[in-house]
Order: sequence, then structure tokens, then C-alpha cells
Amino acid sequence: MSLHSRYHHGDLRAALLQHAEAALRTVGADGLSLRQLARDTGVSHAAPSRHFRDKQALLDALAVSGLERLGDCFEQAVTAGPITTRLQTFARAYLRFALDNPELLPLMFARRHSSTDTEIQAAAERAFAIPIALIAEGQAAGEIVPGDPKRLGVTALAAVQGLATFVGSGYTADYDSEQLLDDLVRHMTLGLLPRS
Amino acid sequence: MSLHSRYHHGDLRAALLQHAEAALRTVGADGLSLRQLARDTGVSHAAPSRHFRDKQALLDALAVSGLERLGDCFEQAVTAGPITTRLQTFARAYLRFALDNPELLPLMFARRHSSTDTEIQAAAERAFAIPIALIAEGQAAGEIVPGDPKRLGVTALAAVQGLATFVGSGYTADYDSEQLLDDLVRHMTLGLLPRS
DNA sequence: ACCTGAACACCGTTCAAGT
DNA sequence: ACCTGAACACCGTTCAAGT
Repeated sequence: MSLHSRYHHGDLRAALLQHAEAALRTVGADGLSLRQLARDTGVSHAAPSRHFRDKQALLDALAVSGLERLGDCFEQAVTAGPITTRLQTFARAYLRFALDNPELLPLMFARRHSSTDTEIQAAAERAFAIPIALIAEGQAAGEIVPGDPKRLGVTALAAVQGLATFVGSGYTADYDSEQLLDDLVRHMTLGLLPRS
Repeated sequence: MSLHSRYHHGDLRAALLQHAEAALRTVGADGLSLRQLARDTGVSHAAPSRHFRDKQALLDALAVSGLERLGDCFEQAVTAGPITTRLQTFARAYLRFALDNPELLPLMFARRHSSTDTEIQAAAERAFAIPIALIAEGQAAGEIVPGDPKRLGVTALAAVQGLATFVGSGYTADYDSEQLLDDLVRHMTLGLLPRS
């Protein structure tokens, strides 16, 4: 085994990201180590720094790829039918993604420290544009109350996001998550106040 | 300065927790170091292990104290008046707490790894019982739709929790957080579907 | 251009020993 | 009972040197 064979002659950045996603699932964000990641990928511990300035840059890259995958889920959740079932399909897709990627969501919603992290911001914008478009459609058909569709979409998405947080925390362990989601969608669409 | 003076002859556990909360605000959960915490408190780096088995135990203790403080906020948010303003008062209190303690919330809603963390669970139960009681009151007065008040409360609390997550992430930087909360409460109470 | 290997300053955790 | 100080195995980050 020559010294040359230790070189990773491919797309090291992509390889690191792939191994990082796997490590995120097994050891979590806190347990993720750049040195272990380098070992997994078969390069020296200093090699990742060529592609990710520091550990935060790697976590940010994971957040971007997570937001892109969430966008894919949203695209697959676009259906026809009555507005309530269309909304519910989106909500289900979001909740499923959140529960399937519990370590990824905190990265996607991490507090941006300094300047606006344009890359993450753009990826989030793209993903959330899909359900927001549904809101706008529903409004055009008179099926949803009027108002800025983006503002309205954010409140609806936030509700599902928050439910995922509660379910993930285990505070609602005595309830079924799908039933809670059904309740959430019903309360969000019909309202908590009686419809006389 | 005798060797004896390095001993912390008081409630070291409480002192550690107090410094840990301050450190959480300044350097965040990731930046929090047990060794630095020991230095801040004036004890050896091994002393904290007597009171917190490991770093996770310290973070869990911070979560418990955070949930207790959230409970205090909820208690102060108990008011009289129409049901919508009472709900809004709770929602405002929750959002304010979440935005004022951005580093604490992820700890409070951290994924429980193994067995049910009974202490955290109990603290959460106590805090959330207060808004849930309001839901039950509203239902008794016929002001809120029927259903299990706990299930209903979780969905309502989740909505606010999710909004805090969105606002904290910066995805809604172009909107005012209080206005978003007003929208959320209105949509949650009246519903997204037109009231014909 | 890309990676290595050594070096530096930090960690969390453990444990015999001290008071 | 409570704390110290040394020890161990790990980190993230930097940088001259190699190919």
C-alpha cells in the first residue's frame, strides 16, 4: 500500500457529507467528530478542513442537504382533492420527515449566529415555497381565509414543526402521533372556537 | 491562601447550576465545558462529577430548571377576560420565554434517549398543566370545542413552540414576531377555513 | 490543488489520594 | 462526604511539508 493510496481521488466533499449523514443518525450531532469522520472516509484528520472550514460549516452543509430532502418530500406530497386532505397530506409528509430525521431538524432550524446564512436561507425558502403555494391556491379558490400566503403558511408549518418537537421529546408518549396530527390539522382548519 | 480555601463550602451543586445557566447564555450549549464551569466556580475540574454524573446530567438539570421557570411564566399569564385574549396571553408568555431563552429550549425538548427521564417529564407535566387547565375551563364554558383538553392543549402549545422555532431560525426575519403570533392565535382559534 | 503528519490547546471521565 | 491532582483517551484547528 503506497502512500498514494491513502489519497481520496474522488469527490471527497461528497464522501464526507455522506458519511456525516450516517454518523448523524448513529451518534447524533454532539457525537459527530471530524476526526472520526475522516477515519470513516479513509483520509487524514486534517483533510476535511479543505472542504469544510470548521465543524459548523459541515453541520451547515448537512442542514442544506436536509432542507433539500424536505423539499423533495413536499413535492411528492402535492396531490389533488379537497383542500383539507391536501393540507393534511403536507402535514403528514412534514411530520414523517421530522420524526425520521430527528437529529437533522435542529441543524435545519439552528439559530443563525451572525450574518444571514444565505445558502441555508435559500434552501429553506425553496422547500417551504411548495406548501405556501398550496395556501395561495386555496385562497384563490376561496377555500382558505385571505391574507399573505407566506405569513399564513409559516403559521401552519410552525404548528406541524412544533408538534414534531413535542412528539420527539416524548412528552406525548401516551398519545399516537398520527392522531395528534389529525387533531392539529382539524383544529387549525376549523378553529378552536365553536362554529356556532 | 491555604489549600482549604479552594474548597467550596456551600451548595456547590446550586453554584454550578447558576454558573451553567450564565454560560449557556454566553457560549451556548455546545460551548459549555465542564472544566471551564469548574474554573468559573472556583473548584477543581473533577469536582462537578460529584453532583452531575456527566455532562448530560448537567444539561438535564438545566432543562428541569428551565421548565420550572416556564411554569412560573405560565402562572403569571393566568388572567381573566374573554377566552381569546386569555389564550393569547399564554401564547405571548410562551413565545417570549422561548425567544428569551433560545439555548434552553432545545435542552427542554431534547430527545430522551433511553428510559423515560422521569424528572424532566414531571417538570414538563407541571408547566404545561397550567395552559391545559385553561383549555378545560374554556370547554366547560362552551367557549372551546370539546375533546380531551390535554390533547387539545398539546396541539395549541405545539403551534406556539413551532413559531418560536421558526422565528429563532431567522427564516421569518422579514416579519415581526408579535404579528406572526397574533396571526397564529387568530388562525388557531378561528380556523383557516372561511366561516361561511 | 490536495492531502499528510506533527503540534497545540483544549476536552470529558476516572480514580487513588488527601482533608 | 467532598474535593484534589494526575492520568488517559479523545477532540478541533493550524501549518509546514510532501506529492
